[in-house]
Amino acid sequence: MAEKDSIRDCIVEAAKKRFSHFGYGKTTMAEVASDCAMSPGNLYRFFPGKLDIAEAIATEDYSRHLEHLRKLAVQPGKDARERLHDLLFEELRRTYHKLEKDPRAYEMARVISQERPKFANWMLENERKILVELLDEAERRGEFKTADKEFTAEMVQSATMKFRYPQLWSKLTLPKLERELEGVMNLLIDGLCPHAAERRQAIQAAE
Amino acid sequence: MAEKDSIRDCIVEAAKKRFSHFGYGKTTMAEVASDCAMSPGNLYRFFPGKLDIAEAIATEDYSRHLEHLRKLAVQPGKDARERLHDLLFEELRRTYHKLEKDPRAYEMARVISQERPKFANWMLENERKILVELLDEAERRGEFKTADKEFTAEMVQSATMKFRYPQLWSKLTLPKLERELEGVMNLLIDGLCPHAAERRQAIQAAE
DNA sequence: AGATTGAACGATTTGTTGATTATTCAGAAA
DNA sequence: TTTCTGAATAATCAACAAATCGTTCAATCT
Repeated sequence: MAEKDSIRDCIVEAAKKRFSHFGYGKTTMAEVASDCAMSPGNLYRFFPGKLDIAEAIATEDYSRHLEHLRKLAVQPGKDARERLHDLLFEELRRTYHKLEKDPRAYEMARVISQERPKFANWMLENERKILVELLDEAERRGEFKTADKEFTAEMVQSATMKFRYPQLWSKLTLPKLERELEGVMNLLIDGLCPHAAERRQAIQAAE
Repeated sequence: MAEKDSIRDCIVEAAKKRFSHFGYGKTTMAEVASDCAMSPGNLYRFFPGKLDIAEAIATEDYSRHLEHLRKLAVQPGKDARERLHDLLFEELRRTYHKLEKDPRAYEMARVISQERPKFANWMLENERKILVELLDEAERRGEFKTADKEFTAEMVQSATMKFRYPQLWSKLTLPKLERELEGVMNLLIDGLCPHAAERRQAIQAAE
């Protein structure tokens, strides 16, 4: 079985190289197979299809990212607002960076979420769990107060949806997107209610 | 000049019928021209191109919608929360309805915002103006309090972006979308801050 | 003159063909 | 038996041709 795993790894590694070099579309199964010194047909004993290889790669990469997010969500020295800020900004920056600097990775992400909506959904769920952790901790410290944290996390994701879909960015620069995310976040935290605004002003005056 | 206008109207009417019957793509300029008993070439004395006819139709229709929205935004008997609710829900329902019941109109809207980003932008601006009116009136009554209303309106639009793009709905039903919009709206109004939540509870207890 | 036409032009779309490629599976190799 | 191969298959893609359609404009009409 260890043998099987190492062959699997070989396939993933070869595909990773090819995908990031030539792109998902321009990589053929025959090429990946020959990189691992096997026939194309044999690949299918290890993966159901080409897309599943891409998914394995994406999952691995995304898991690392998720760990990073989790750390941001529970930073000890920062208050809930700052932690939420770090979390949301990190996601925006990652997406923007992939789009700008790594078109191959972006192509892969696009194909996967197109063909496998379940995968995109799984990512959202994972991030929602982290948001719930953040909200839990924030309530414990008396910073935020929400009735249903699972639902609230869903609403935060809904309200920041725009920052996850480059198609909606219409050539906005990263600084502009960041300013906008900052604004939405402040609205989500403080709301439109007067006392929140007063509190915000009091804090700013104190600084 | 009155003559010119009536010819223009004839073109718009003919195109409106054809577009809503067969769709924008399946309607030819020659057909519209023959409906108005003129040659295709003559159309171009009244409109720069096919897309401009569609834009004229969309503008007319959208202006009516905008008037409706404006009324909702300033309803005398309702508080700011209710008026914002009515405004956002009306837009969601209109979009959903177009998508479900009127694929021709949806096709037209899609083509226009694709080919004429300026037009989509103009619509957003108009709705933003209405939002600003709403925020102004709300501040006057001491309901909401925001520093920069233009910016706040932009942020409200940003946070409710998801409900404007059916591509992001992934087969969600209207009731589910409405529940989600309701949640986002509550978050925007009350925020995550504790006093807002307390106030909400106090109000609910009083009812 | 100004208004209108409709043939001509070029861009876009549609349809078709051939090649490429993902996937399968009967059989060979281990 | 289990593991693997590679030719066969079917789906997808690319390239090209044909047709369609938006748009223009020289010629015609009023």
